[in-house]
Amino acid sequence: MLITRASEYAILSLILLSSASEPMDSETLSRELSIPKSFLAKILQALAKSGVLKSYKGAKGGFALDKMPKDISMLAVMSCVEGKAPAVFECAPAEKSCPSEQASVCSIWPFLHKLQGKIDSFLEELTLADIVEE
Amino acid sequence: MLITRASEYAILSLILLSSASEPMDSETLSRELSIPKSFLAKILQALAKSGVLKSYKGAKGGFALDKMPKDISMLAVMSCVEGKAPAVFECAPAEKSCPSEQASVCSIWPFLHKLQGKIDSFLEELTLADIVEE
DNA sequence: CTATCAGGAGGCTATTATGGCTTTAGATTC
DNA sequence: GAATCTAAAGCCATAATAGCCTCCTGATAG
Repeated sequence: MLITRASEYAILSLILLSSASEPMDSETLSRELSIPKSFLAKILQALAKSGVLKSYKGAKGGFALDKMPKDISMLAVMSCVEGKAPAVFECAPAEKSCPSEQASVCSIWPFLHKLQGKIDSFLEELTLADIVEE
Repeated sequence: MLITRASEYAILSLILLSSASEPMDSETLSRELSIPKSFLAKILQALAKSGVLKSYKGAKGGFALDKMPKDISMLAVMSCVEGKAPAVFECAPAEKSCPSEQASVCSIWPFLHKLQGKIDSFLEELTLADIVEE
């Protein structure tokens, strides 16, 4: 799994941004959410890089959603903020990535992969719209 | 959220233990799963304390499931291993626990709580049986 | 009873996550 | 163009996690 505070902060920001009509700067976001600004800035940058947010420099700049809430899945948010998709275990997503040569690890791989699939579809289907819309 | 390696290791161990007919010692488990033994021991101890596993000391001792796989939810596993239930944000589970006095944080609390509920039910319904049984 | 096996508990170190700070670059306003 | 605003990007410090090692305690086998 390996889900950290970065994902928490990302979700909080997205909820707040989804109801904003114009870009919010990181200063405002960090104050409103009581989140450390310098850390939040990096998270917002990651979200912008992956296309979830759009960033605007200069006066009246800030961050705004660049997709519809229904097109922003929790899986995508976590993937870009954490740097990789949340994995139950490193070898769970793809058989080839299993780093172990031990037979017993590979014997449980099908179960891990099954679990990973269930979590992935849940996080994929869970979008920002499910949270902020009625 | 804040899910760490401890949960990963717990799940791996439970999958392996669910197909074992007798207790497995932490030495064996760590070798089979390529997981550091000393860290794994603490995780297994936590699972034993919460009643998911039962521990047996002495020769032929080790750890074994103390519940049916269908009665072991991922939420319970994570809760006991992480020390607390996985929370989207500290104030998400209960309104009273919201540490902030800022109005805007409380304005998004309903959304956080909604998200938390969706995640909780998913993890509650997802049991070891869903992973290891057909 | 004794030797051995395995869990329980604690301290210590390395790695990673978190957060702070400064500089640079791009955009806006006047 | 100058001043100002804000994101982008880097480096550094601290805090939390992951992992290692040792000793202690309880249980079993002989």
